[in-house]
Amino acid sequence: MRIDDRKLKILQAVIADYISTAQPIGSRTIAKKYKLGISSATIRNEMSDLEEMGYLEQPHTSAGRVPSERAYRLYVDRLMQIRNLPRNEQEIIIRELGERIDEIESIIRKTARILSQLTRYTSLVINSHLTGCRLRRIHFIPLDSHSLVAVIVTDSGIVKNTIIKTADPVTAEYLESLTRVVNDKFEDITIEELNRCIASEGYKKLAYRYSQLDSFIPVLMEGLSIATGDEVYADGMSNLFNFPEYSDISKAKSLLELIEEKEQLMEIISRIGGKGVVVSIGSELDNTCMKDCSLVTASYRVGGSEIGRIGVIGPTRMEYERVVAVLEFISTYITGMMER
Amino acid sequence: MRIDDRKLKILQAVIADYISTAQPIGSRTIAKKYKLGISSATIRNEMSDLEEMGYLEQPHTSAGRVPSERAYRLYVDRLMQIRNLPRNEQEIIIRELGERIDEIESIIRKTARILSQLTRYTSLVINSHLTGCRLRRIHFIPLDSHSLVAVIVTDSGIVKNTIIKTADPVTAEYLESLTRVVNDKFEDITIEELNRCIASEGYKKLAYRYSQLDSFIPVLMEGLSIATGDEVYADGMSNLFNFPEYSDISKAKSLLELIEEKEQLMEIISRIGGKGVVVSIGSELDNTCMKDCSLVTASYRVGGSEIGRIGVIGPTRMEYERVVAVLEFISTYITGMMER
DNA sequence: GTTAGCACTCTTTAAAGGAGAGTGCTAATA
DNA sequence: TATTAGCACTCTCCTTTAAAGAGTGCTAAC
Repeated sequence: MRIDDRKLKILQAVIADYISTAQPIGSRTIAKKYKLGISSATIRNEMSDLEEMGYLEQPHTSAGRVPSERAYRLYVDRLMQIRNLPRNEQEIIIRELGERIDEIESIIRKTARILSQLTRYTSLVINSHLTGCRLRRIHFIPLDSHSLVAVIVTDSGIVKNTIIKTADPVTAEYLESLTRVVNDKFEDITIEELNRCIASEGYKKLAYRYSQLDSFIPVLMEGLSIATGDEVYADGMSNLFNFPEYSDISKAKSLLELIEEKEQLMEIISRIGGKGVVVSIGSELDNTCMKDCSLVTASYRVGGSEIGRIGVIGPTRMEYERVVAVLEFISTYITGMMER
Repeated sequence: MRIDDRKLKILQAVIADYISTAQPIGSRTIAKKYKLGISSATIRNEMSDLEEMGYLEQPHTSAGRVPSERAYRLYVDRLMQIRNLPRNEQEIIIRELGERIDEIESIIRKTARILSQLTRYTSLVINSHLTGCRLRRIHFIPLDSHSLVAVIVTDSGIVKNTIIKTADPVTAEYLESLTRVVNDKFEDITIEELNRCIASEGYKKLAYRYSQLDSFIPVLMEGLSIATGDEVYADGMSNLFNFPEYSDISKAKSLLELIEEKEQLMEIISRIGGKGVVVSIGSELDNTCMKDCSLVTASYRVGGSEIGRIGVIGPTRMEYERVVAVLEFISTYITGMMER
C-alpha cells in the first residue's frame, strides 16, 4: 500500500499531537482539532491502514493510537521542518557560553548545562578530547626532586596537564634533554597516533635509544594516555521526570544508571558516526534501557576533525524539530569557538 | 521525664529496625524480634512515653512508630557504635583510588564514584580547590602570538592551567618579565589571599607599577580566579531510587534538581563547618527539599588546611554507622594522598 | 510495675460497578 | 467507489464498597 498525501497529513497530526500530549489520540480528536475536511470515520479507516503499514500502534483495543518508531523515523527524515533557532534563544546560548575560550572542561560543562536548560531534556557531551588534534609541544615543569608536570599543548590551543613521577632526580639538564627528545620524537603527531604508539611496543625502542631516560618514557606515556582520554558529561538528569514516560520509577532508575555509568553510554554514542545532527530512535540505539528513548547528537570539530559529540536524550516522543535546531546551532557555535 | 536505660534500648531497636526496613514498627514486633525480656504491653507503654518525649512519631493512629529527627540525633550522638571500616572494603577503596596522585579532578571523580558505590547513597564531593594552598610558582607557556597558558603550581603539588589572551604580542622578553613580576609579587601567597587581592583594587596598583604589563594583569587575575574556583561533583544519583522514600516522583525530582543545581548545594555544604565527620539531619539542613534527608560529610585537608568535603546524601533513615565509617576512612585516605 | 485481653481505629488491598473513550463494522449516501 | 453516520462492543480508569490486617490504648488481673 502506498502512503498517500492524506495519510501523511493524518500521520503528521498524530505525531504532532502525541509529542505534545503523550496521550494516545483517536480519530474524533483529529477530525475536530486538525481541520482536514474529512470525517472521523474516514480518518478511522486511514488510521487502520496506517496501523497495518506499521506506522501506528494501539496500546490496547479501544484506545487511541500512538506513533511507532517507524513513524518517528519517517517524521524525522521527511515530515519535520528544519528550522533556525529563534534569535532570542541564540542570544541566550552566546551569552551563557561566552566568547572567551576557557579551559575546555569549562566549555563542556557549560554546554551541557545550557543544552539541558534549553531543551528540557537530559543533555550529554562526549569529548574525545584530543583525538585528532596534533601535538604542538610538550612542556615540562619541575615540581620537586622526583616529579614534574607535563603540559601538553595541541595545535588547536587545547591544553592539558598531567603529573609524572620520575625515577631519576629532576635536574635542569634532565628537563632539557627530556624536552628535546620528546618533542623531537612527537612533533606534529596526532594524539590518536600517540595513543596507538603507546599501546604498541614502539615506546620500548624509543626508551632504548635514549637510555638515560628509559625509566621515564613509560611513565610519561601512561600520563599522556590518561590526560588525553575521553570523557562524558551529563546534565539535566532531573529533566527526565518532566515526562510521564518515566513516572515508572524502575524505568527512570535504569536509564539514570545507564547515564551515570559512562562507559556504556560512551560505547553507544561512539557507535553513532556521521557529521552534523544524527537522530537515533528507540531500538536503533540497540540497548534495552534505551528502547523507549531517542538520542539526538551532533558532532563538533577542532581543526576539521571531529573531537566530540553533544546530544540530548529523551522519550521517543521527542520535540525533534526544536532539539535539532538547538543542537545544530550549539555544535556550530562551539566548533567556531574551538577553531579560534 | 528521664530517658532510662530500658527506653534507650527500645528506642535503639526501633531505629535499627526502621533503618533497615523503612516500615513503621509496632510493639509486638519489638517484643518478638529483640529479646528484651519484657512484654509487648510494657513496650507499648514505653513507646507511648517516648512519643510524648518527642523521640517517636506515629504516621497515623494504629500504625507502628517511626523515629523522629530528635531520635536520630540521639542515635548519632550517643547510641551508635563507631566502627572501623572492614578490611576488605578498605582494600576496595585503596585499589580504586590508586596510590598515584593524578590530576586532582580525577581523584575527585573517583572518590565520588567509590563513595556512592560503597554506601549505595548519592555521593558529593565539594572541592574548594586551592583555597588555603600556597602558590609556589606560576609558569607561562607561549601558545601563539597573543595567547599563553598560565600553569599554576601550589606547594601541595596541585597543578591548574588557564589560557590567557594578551593585548601585547607574546615575546621571549615579555614572558620572562611576566614570570619575574608575577612570581615576585605572588610568591608564597595563599590562593585565598590571591582571590581577595583580585577582588580588591590592589591589582590596579600592581598594574600601574609595571606599566608594560598593565593590560595583562587584570586578564591574568581573571584567569586565575576561574582556575581556582570551587567545584561540586555528585555521583550515584540513581541510588536515590533504592529507597521507598523517593518512590514519589515529585520528591525525587526536587531533590535531584537541588543536587544538579550546584550553587545551592554548595551553599548548604559550606554552612557545615567542623573537622572530621559531621552528620546533619533533616531540618538541621534548613532547606525544604532536604527536610527528609540527612547529609553526612567529612573534610579533607591539604597541608593542614581544609580544602574540601566529601559526603553522602540519603533519607534521614540512613545507615549512619556504616556511612560514618566509610567517610572517616576515605577522607583520611585522600588527605594522606594529597599531603604526599 | 508488668502483663493479658479486647474493643477500636485506620490503612491497605481486592472486588465490583459504572462512566468514558475509541474502535470496527454495517448500511446508507454522494 | 469513496465517504459518512450510527451503533454495538471492548477496554481502561475511577469510584465505591467490603474485608482483612496491624497496632494501639485502656482496663483489669497478676
